[in-house]
Amino acid sequence: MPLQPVSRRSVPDEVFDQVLGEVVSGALGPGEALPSERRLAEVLGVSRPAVREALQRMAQTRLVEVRHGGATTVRDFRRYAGLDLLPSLLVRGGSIDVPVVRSVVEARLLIGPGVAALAAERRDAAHVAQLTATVAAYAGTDDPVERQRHTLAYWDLVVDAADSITFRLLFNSLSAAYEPALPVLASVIGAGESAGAYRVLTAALEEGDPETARAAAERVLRPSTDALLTALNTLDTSRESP
Amino acid sequence: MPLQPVSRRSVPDEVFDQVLGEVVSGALGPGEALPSERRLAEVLGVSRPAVREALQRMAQTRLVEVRHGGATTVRDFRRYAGLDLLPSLLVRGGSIDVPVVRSVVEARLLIGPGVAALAAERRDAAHVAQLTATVAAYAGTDDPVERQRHTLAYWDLVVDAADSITFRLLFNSLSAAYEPALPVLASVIGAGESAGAYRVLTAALEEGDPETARAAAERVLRPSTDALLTALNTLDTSRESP
DNA sequence: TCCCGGATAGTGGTCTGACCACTTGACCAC
DNA sequence: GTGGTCAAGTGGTCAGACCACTATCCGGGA
Repeated sequence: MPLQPVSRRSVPDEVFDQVLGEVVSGALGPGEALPSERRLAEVLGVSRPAVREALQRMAQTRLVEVRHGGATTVRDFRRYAGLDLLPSLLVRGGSIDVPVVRSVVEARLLIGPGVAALAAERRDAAHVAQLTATVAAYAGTDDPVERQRHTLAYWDLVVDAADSITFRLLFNSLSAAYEPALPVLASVIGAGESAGAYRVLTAALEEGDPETARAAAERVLRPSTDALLTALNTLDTSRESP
Repeated sequence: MPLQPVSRRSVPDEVFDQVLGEVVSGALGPGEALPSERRLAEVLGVSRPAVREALQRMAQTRLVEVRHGGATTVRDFRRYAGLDLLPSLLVRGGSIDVPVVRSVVEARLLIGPGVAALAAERRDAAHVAQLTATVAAYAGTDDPVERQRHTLAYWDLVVDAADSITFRLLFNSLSAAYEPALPVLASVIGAGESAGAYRVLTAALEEGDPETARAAAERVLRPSTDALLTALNTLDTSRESP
């Protein structure tokens, strides 16, 4: 059995997660006022600084608005929250949220080719070498989870080659959401992917033509996207009609 | 003169911004250890809870790693930070960072058409009506800043129509970065845009064909993107050779 | 009757000082 | 070397106090 680092959740972390849960679940709707810091501290049995830390982090995520002298109110996270909220929405309460995963998978398909096109314009020899090595590593294993880790590494390199800080941060945010769900998704994607498509994409990137790379990236992403979406659909309907 | 709300920066906000500046400017490189909380509190002349709040927010942004009992160390923000960091990178120290803006503008051009395609599949009559109204408002004003605000509102509606939580949060993050720079960018974009292109896009969305919408979105975004990129290039070179 | 003004209670903002829990590194015994 | 012990320094948490600000209510003046 693989040993894992013991998780030690701090008090403010715990408070943060609880309040965040109330907000994203809709138990506390936009405009509603939270209990006062003192009251929250009392109810949760923790000190006020602990509550403060949690609420300030909530404010930074634009989930609540705190006003000096006034009450702290809930904001509409769909309208104001940033992409960093995605992981919290994805795995709410232990299980994954199907519509959220669907949108992430769609976004991957829509954004990936664009990044590949940028990368084709700006890659250098070192990038190509690393990409080639990663494809080889991908082709060299049969473990689905391991293969998915290599695809993540591959796209990480593509983003590097694209040399865009915006896409880099975007990729980081999506990865942070993707990573925890990776074991679950790996089995679904399964045979949907092939090393061949990645080799074609790598060749296109080496070639340096943006449109070729864009098309190749689409051919890489399409099969696993379709596999995931159909799997999500059956998941959805099976839950709706038990 | 237009009155503005007085800005009341809290102590933890100030600390956060200072430490963040040190990190994103590279003054504190990845792996380096921050001074201890007590030391920071002493140096900055504030209390430890204030420092703590700031550092916890830094940790949430994945800019630093705090370890109980050990030192707090700087992480590589390019590798780990999420898209919510973008505004901080964009306007570092009062002036805007040209390469960062460039990447945002590129991303806009690469992502926009994809969102439009999604929106074409999922829009309903209410969306189309609102889009039409927004185009009319856009065409009805000559003030560049006002026009850009309508543009933002238009894309906000497109994202709504696309019905994707991922793109919604992504749009929120990009907007948060875009908004402060809007007055500056508005003058550059200037005549690059036309209500006509937006009308075509709206018609394509109403029609419901993804590929038509994608192409129309590209035609909407291309001119202003080109205008911005060339403006950024001259800005760049003029700064390099004074 | 209406409206304005100040009292007041309750909120978030900040500080102090203390103690606990953990990591690190040095030192020591085996 | 290996493992155990200990001290110093770090972050984690708490309690209580006071300040700054807002919302609300209520009484007096128009």
